Amino acid sequence: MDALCDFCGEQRSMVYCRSDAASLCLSCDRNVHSANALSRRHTRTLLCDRCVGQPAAVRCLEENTSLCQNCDWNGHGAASSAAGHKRQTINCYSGCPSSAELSRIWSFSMDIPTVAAEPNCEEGINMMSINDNDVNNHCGAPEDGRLLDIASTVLMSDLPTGDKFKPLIGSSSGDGMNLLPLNSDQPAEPVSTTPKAPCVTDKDMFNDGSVYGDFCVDDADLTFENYEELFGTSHVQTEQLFDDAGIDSYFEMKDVPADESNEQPKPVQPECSNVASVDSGMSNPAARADSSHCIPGRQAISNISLSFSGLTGESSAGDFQDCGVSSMILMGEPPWHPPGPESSSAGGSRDNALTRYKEKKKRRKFDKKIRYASRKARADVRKRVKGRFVKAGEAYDYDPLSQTRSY
DNA sequence: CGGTTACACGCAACCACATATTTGA
DNA sequence: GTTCAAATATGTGGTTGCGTGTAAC
Repeated sequence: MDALCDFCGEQRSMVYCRSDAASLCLSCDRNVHSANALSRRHTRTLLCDRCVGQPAAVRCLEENTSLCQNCDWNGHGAASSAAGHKRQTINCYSGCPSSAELSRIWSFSMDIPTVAAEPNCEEGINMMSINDNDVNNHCGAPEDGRLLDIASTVLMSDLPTGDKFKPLIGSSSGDGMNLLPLNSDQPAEPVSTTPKAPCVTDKDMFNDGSVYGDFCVDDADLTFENYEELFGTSHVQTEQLFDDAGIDSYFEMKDVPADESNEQPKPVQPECSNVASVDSGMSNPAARADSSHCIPGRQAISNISLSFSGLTGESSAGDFQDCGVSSMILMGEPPWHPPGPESSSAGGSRDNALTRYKEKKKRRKFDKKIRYASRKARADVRKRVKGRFVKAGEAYDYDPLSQTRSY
């Protein structure tokens, strides 16, 4: 039951583009979405193997099929014998990844044909970002998703019975997640808002010592409107934890009370300090297993979460590239990182910390939060003269597109 | 050692206009 | 209290020019 590509009508369609509402083969996907910066932001995902008409949301590891939510619910409902199947969520991608990159993203998919790289799409996977806060989409992700988020997958199985939404909501209720209201006097325990926090709903996963037991929240629920709903406070507070604390907050880490330091993760190993590696490691089971050593439960995720303090719920694909999340997440070693061996070396430590502080402050300042993606899109294409917008019908003496980049 | 110059860098201002928000009927 | 239209405010990005800091002389 293969559907043909909506564009060329010849090749078997493999991916679904929500923005275009089209099923495309990889070749056409690449061609179409390398046309310009806007189309490059379209988020795509695998096509449902069952209905071949909807974007796949999960990959059933048992059946080796990609399924949209409807087919997933129908096929893995409580009444179904397949209810216990383990599935991975399938995330979206944007940009123009090569076939090799796609293979890496969808390591489970064996039939990714080779697609010639487009010369005008050199961003490739680096350009890729996760988008779409749509509840029905499993693509919610921290801004500047990049490869780490695209590749991240989450195991889930043994879905709760009855309520269709539970599979998506995850175990946000019950023992899966402990949501604590953010108290202003609890600066040391920032509330995690990690949109892509691993979500484990399987008891077996807990029994296996899964690292995510303490934390489970569905990405789709973590728009920042929900943040405030959930936590009863503005994320601004979280921002202020750092902005107001100033540089001193970076230097007084060693004064952590003993009991608190017990909860701190041990000096984070290199691969763990970089959240990107942790998350990207989720793309394969082995790495996922390894990651259990890296994320000591909620604590590590808290480290991640703080990076999202500057996000808005309305952020979209393009925004991900601009926001500060990436820099902090991908750079690893957050400011609250417990002092490691290198930071304890007296002389350079303060200088290093000062340098890091300045860099982070600079990043915070310049990392712009895009509140309205539509306005951004419009500004991107609006004609300018010397950087200034000009009236739509107004004549101007040179074409900004030919002299400066317009986006 | 203080003054001058050159350079690099950060940052605010500017523009048009679609859209969000507020206000008044 | 609700609805709707009008008025007002907001946000978006590239370029420019000014202010500031630093190094060289």
